[in-house]
Amino acid sequence: MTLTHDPLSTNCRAVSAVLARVGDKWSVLIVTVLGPGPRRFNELKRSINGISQRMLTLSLRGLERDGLITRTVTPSTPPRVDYELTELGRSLLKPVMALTDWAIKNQSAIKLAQTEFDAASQPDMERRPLQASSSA
Amino acid sequence: MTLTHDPLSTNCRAVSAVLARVGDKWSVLIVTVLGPGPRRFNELKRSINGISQRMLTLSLRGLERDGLITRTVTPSTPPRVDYELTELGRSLLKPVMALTDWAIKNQSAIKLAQTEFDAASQPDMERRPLQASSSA
DNA sequence: CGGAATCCCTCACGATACTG
DNA sequence: CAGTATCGTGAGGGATTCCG
Repeated sequence: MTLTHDPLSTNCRAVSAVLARVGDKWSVLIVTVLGPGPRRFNELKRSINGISQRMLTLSLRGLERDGLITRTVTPSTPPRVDYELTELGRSLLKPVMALTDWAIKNQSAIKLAQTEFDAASQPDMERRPLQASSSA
Repeated sequence: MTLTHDPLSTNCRAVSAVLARVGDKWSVLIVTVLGPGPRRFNELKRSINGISQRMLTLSLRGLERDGLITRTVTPSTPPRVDYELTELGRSLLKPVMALTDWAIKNQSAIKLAQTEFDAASQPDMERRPLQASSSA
């Protein structure tokens, strides 16, 4: 194992690549949507609020390239393209869910920490208008 | 639970924020380095090959803001600043390790899928110089 | 329907220099 | 030692248009 913390290390680069994909804004969302079963392009687009056509295409390509999903074309009119998780993709779902569970469980603690941090960083907010202003 | 796949949903935004932090190039690396115990600023900088001073500072600030690490200043000369995982930070380590384990286990499968995908995308590479060239 | 191609903008990040 | 400040680059990503 021996994570070397050296980004140039082979293991570390592989891990970083996976973490980058997980941290990608849309990929995990797509994978979770595909969890229950295959979906068509526009089904995905409608399911995921706010994604652009471009980013959906690019994200799907990346996931396909990594072997996490398959792309099946049915040459009908209109054409039909289905995306589906591979076994590898489904296996990724488990550790990802562990992480999302952690996120949901601890989101309030994080929010609180952020609020406290921001309050401490902005002591100006604490600046009460003290008596000087209305001295007249 | 009910992940809505709607980025505007409260749960989904919290999850995305955590995934973004995990997917961040340096944060997870920093957290794993801090796993065994507290470290000073330049210890971290030397431990993590390739990180710039700026990014280390920014990443540490972000982690501190999220309540994942603490920053302790010892006002000596020269000044000394120690960073240490909080309980929350340590608890994050477990699901993250699950993900990194998955990454290490499946890195070869991913590499293979990528190679095949790239080969299929570039049929030009298969272009053998066929007999025409050396017809003479 | 399911893309590919183009334009354009922002902002994340690295490099460098300065400070307490 | 442990930062902050400033600048310059370029990759990420949205909007739009065209195609089979």
